[in-house]
Amino acid sequence: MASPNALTSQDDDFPRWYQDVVAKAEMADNGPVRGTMVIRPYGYAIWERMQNELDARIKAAGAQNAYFPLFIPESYFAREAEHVEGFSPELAVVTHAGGADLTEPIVVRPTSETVIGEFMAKWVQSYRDLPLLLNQWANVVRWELRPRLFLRSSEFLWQEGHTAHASYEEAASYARRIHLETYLDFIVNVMAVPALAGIKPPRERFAGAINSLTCEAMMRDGKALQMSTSHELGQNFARAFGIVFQSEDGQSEVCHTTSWGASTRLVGGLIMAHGDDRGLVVPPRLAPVQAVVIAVREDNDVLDACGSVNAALQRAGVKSVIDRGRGSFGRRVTDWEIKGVPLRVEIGPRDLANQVATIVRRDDGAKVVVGLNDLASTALTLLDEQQAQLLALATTRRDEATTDVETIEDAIAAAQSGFARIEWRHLGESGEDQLNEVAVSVRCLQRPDGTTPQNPDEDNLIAVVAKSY
RNA sequence: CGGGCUGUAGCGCAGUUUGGUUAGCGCGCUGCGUUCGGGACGCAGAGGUCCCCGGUUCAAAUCCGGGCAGCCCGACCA
Repeated sequence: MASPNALTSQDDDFPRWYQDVVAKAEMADNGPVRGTMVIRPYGYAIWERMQNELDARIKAAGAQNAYFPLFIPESYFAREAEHVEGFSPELAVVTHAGGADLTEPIVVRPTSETVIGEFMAKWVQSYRDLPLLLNQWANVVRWELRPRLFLRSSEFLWQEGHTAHASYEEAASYARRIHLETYLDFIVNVMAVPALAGIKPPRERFAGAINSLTCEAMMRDGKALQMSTSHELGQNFARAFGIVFQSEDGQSEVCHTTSWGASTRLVGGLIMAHGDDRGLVVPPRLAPVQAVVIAVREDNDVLDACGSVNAALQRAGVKSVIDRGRGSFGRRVTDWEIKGVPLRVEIGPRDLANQVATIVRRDDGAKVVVGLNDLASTALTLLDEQQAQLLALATTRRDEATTDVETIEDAIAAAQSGFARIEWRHLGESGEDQLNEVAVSVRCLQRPDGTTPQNPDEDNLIAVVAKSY
């Protein structure tokens, strides 16, 4: 196969490669205000697929969608000490509106714990109102000095779930349920990314949380990316906002709340987890376009065959499109490859003469010649195989770039090109300081069997250590 | 906040040192034709507030003064 040089190669310059993919796959542009992002139709189609999959899982977990305002009174943030301290550097604040200075500044939401807390307090009266399970799809603003499209932008899109429960145990188990059944399931089984599920060490927790659960994925350059977070907020916000309920025996009790989110950063994770030197690679179950049908030569006969092949694929449930009338064959091939579409169906005069078509897989470039009658069923099989193959390959890459170590020095060395696993009790505050000094951090704590601990004080926990985005 | 750099077509840039006719190149874009099994080619076109304001001059993208915007590094923050 000829090697295209449409993109900078990953080995030459990984950040440049990332920018090239975002631009050439037509996913996003920089907005006019530094740090803002214009999400283009193809990038947004991928985000919509993520939304659909996540929304279905969120609803299956019993949460309902609602919407809370973009503008939040500044005084709300002051009510929870750690929260305000954690967020104040990145807040955008409106001080002037309607032609006049405002008496109280208004914060553009960086997250909605505070407003939602205020209304939960209003809505929750009795134990019969619990659990209260809410979610919203929204944009948030966190002012960023070093923006990167999808990974870190001053405005981004996400969902944020907020729940209130009667007991610590209920809240903790709901946060864990979202962590595993919504996020980890989506990331592994749809995105085909073998993320590690664990909890954050205390210093990496969300501002105001008592425990933060995280899914951490390895990118192809060996760095970690946090794909989702789920927080146990304890009674911190419930106390600050007066979320109290009357229990069955008539006592007044303070709720236990959770919050959890996943953002357009997932799109960045998708790019860096699977992408190769030919561009993006989108797993079939996530792909907004699963197959593209291309006429090698745009004769009427060939175009007719493309039309019926496309129709057959769609009837079989494959998200298929035809690309025609748009430049040379080679150009179209390259363009769809950069976009990461899982299957490319090529039909030319030679194929047509034999009543066959050529199917090319995006992941390994393998070509299969299939009879036109069998094409749809073969395509379905190839999509399934590719989904499994992507997860298997990413898992192998992750494991090969993960090293068990016993000293901090070895951890730092291993973190230059991947993940290091070290016993949590070997680190401590000073160990984390040493890591942080060289831009390495504890990404998550796991049990030895890879499951998610209840808290950082469990015995025998493993710290996964890496550089991160 | 400190230091450095940049602003010229949609994008990337040259031209500015040494002022001079119609501001140029690559990619992209439009039309026509030939092509088409891994980023095609030819011909013909469209597209400009040379960041802004002022000054010097017969003449300013180019020189002078002021302003604005952006980028990089550092600091700050996490």
